[in-house]
Amino acid sequence: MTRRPYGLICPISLACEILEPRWTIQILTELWNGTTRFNDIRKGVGNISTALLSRRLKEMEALGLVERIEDNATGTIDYFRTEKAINLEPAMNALAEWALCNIEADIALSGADASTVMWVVRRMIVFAELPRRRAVIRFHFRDDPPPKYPHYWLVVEPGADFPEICSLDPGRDVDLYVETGAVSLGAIIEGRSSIEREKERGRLFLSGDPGLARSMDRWLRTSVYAALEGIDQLS
Amino acid sequence: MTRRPYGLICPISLACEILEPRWTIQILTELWNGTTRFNDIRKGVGNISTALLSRRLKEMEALGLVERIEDNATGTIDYFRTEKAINLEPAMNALAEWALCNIEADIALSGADASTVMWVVRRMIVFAELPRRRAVIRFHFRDDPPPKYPHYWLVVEPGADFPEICSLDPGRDVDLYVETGAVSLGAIIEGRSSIEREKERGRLFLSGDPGLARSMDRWLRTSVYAALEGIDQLS
DNA sequence: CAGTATCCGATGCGATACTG
DNA sequence: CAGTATCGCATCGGATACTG
Repeated sequence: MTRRPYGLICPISLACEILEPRWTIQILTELWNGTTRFNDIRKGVGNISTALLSRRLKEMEALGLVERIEDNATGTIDYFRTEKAINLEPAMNALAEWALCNIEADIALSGADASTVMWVVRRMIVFAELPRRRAVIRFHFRDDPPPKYPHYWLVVEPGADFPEICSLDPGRDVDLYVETGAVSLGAIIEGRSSIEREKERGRLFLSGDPGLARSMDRWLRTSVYAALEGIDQLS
Repeated sequence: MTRRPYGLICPISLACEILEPRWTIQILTELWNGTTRFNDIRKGVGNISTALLSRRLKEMEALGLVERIEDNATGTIDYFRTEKAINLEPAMNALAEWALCNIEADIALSGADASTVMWVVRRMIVFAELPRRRAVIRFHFRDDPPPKYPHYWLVVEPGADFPEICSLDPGRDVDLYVETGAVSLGAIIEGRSSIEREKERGRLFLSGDPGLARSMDRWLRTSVYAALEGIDQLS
């Protein structure tokens, strides 16, 4: 980054200089979520190019935000936030709270599409709340325009320690059908709406296994910010 | 801004999309300081071009961060933060605190030069703590390399309601001589150091009127964050 | 004072291809 | 898996000149 500095005597501007370059905060958020591997970070922040991610990580390492740890035994490389980056949590929480309470839901979620929502859903699954047996949940996004892949299958296998999500029919019997829109599901996860609310408004339909349907609010976590007062609700 | 959106279901990224465009936060800070006029904002954020400031203000107005109020009587135009922008204060405070406590002072102030420091000094003057009579304080910056204008005169006139600052000799008798460096004075204002401390370390010398020298910690305010614990001190 | 209009340059960034 | 290397463009933004 040979970005021109602001050159002000002001701690906020200093923070801006460090945090403003594109993807910096998203990378930190991803590390915060526990991701440590290059390609996982890449997917997590949404298709940043390898070249740019590589550069950013180096820059962030130079700034003391990120630590790169190479495991000589396995040859793998993990990235972690430094103390300095962890200390950003209060600021990032404040930003999240601001966005949730001050930006209207429809604007906030205007960019939501099926695939990105499902990527978030994947992270929000509470595995322990899903049945021990094999179970298949199919999400159907009825958005306009229709997404490239309108269907997603969430497959729980008894042996696995995490459910699979795929956009191509795995050819299994489906236990629970979820019919919704990307914005509605996104709003539920962000805490701007709720499963109940979206069902009432006719934007979420569950059919199939009644147990799975009833426990959806347990096996699908909502954002940690969902409990905030004053979130701008999706009408 | 046709800036490519992040496209993530994440309130932090949403905040980033709104706040990351260059100068956005600096403009908000300036409005926060009470500045309302176009050219004052311009100077306050440090020579942003008129074209860009104009565009940014429009964008921020469209985003609901800024309100533009035209006084039909006088024809003047004032800008104010909206409620939405005021609600950013906790986040901006958190960022300031982070930068002060986690970024080393020498890096934080590496861009400090005499003219920008004096611009901040101007805002930090507590007029009521200066004598009622005419008084002249001369700042001499002994930086390396020497600044374009190494001297600044702060002139208090009995009638005026605010002191003048100029970089050309007004030709008055000087009451107090302040000899220092841009980094030292910047550090004092940011609360990374103190008048006492810089005097002890030989980076600040006061000579002339003993009363003015003694009261410097009253007529020169320090940042509101100066009281924070754990600020990285300028050794 | 409060901007427009224009121009141009740097570079940030994305896309793709390729490597150990 | 974890990157490098290259390319090319869009756009962001700085400088300057000009206007009501």
